[in-house]
Amino acid sequence: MYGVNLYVRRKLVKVDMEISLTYDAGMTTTARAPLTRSRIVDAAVTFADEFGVDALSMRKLGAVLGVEAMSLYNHVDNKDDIYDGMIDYVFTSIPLPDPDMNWKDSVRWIGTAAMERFAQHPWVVSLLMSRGNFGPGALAFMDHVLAVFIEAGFSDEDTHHAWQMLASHTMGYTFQQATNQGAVEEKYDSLDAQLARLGEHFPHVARMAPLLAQCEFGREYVFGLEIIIDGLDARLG
Amino acid sequence: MYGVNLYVRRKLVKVDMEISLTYDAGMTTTARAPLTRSRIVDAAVTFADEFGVDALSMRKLGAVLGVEAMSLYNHVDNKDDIYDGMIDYVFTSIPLPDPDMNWKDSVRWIGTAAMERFAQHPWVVSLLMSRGNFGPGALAFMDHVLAVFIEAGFSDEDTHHAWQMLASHTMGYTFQQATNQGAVEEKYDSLDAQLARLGEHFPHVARMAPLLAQCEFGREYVFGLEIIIDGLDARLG
DNA sequence: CTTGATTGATATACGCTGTATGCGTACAAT
DNA sequence: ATTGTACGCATACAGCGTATATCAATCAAG
Repeated sequence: MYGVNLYVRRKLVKVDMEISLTYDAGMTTTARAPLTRSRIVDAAVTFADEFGVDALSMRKLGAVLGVEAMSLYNHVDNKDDIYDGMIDYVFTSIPLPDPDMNWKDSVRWIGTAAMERFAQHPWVVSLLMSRGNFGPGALAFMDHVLAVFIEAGFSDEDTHHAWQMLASHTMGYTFQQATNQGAVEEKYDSLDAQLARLGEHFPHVARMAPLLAQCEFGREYVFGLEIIIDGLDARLG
Repeated sequence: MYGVNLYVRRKLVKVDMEISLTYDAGMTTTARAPLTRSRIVDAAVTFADEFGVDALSMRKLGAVLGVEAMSLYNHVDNKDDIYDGMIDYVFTSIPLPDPDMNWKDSVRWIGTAAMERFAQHPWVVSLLMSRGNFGPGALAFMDHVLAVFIEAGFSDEDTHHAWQMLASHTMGYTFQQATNQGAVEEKYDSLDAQLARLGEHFPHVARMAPLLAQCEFGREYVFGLEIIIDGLDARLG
């Protein structure tokens, strides 16, 4: 048993984990699985899912893998490299639509699938924001999306427009979803009191707050997606 | 003269600054301007504009203000509080349209004005992403935008949709603008070589890359904005 | 089978971070 | 004149990313 203290958002979370470092008496080989970049990235993803990406550190990640922090550097350039791997991990996990699907359905599929994955790993968006890096997984995803528009007959310029709109819409909604979760979770106790105080200075916000708090982001996302699809369709005809 | 070593993105930047701490011989009072939360936030904003938000630390910020790091805590809860202040600073600086303006022009105004401010302080979006906090400045901005839609005759639900779309679109484009700047700046030397290698695996990306690199984000943003406005207008009629 | 090279885990250390704590001084109120 | 409060400062601590050096295990070549 190996204890690690994780300070997560000012709350101490004690994590005890079993280390698989079992020196079978007399044996000279260690029984633990070999360290690889992919294993490191996987561990980082599940760690970030559980404790948030801010709580991720090389030492904690090493502890999770039953290894010292510096051992990670034999398989990974640095922490940013791990971040890049995490981003790529998520992009690679987005299921892509059947190539025969018409472009509108393809866009619907891709958008909602990406939204789902991003929602599952809320840290991707903020990671993307601060890193601004496109690894092979993200590039493959982007390539597929661009292909959909190009093969639908869009001009290069309009394909570009379409990509940017789709990307903005998807990332923006993912962000709002993440934000909203946090806001509701954090202030749920005194919500009524806060609403009252809010209404004094920001009446329109207060009026919208209940709608915002209970909104179903999947539906919201699709609403905007349809407007975008319609707008793009008008460019085709 | 007071020397501070700032490690900014692994490059040592030496900052020499005049400290106004002048003990006039015999006098007991210090001559420097009093520290306030607003002065701290202002300094943080200009620092982040120059060196990036990641390079911001309490000690450096103190040095800029001619003060020790811990002195800041007399006026600010913690570093997150400073971040919140920075976000609010930007939102407060967005110029709002004339209340008599029709809703479409108001949206155009607000959108482009916000885009401009965000582009001026590229760190806001990533800060918003990781903090997900709405301070008074952001709330006032939001209130004004919601008022535009409500007074234009949108239902509460559609107002909500409109806000979410506008916010997503704006933040998404700001992000892409920031990302693109970084990407171009970083890899400019070997761009052709990279493009060739790119084309092998990601033909569509390679085809779009020049368009993406030279794109004018202001125009791009407005293109999408018009689609959104049209889509929302259809809900009104 | 021995030897030399290579691989990868570890230990230590450095400079940096946010911030808790305690101290001292300056000014306002009594 | 005294006391309370505000605020700048110095010190200290735990944690961070990671450079460097060391050491054990694996494997190729003789």
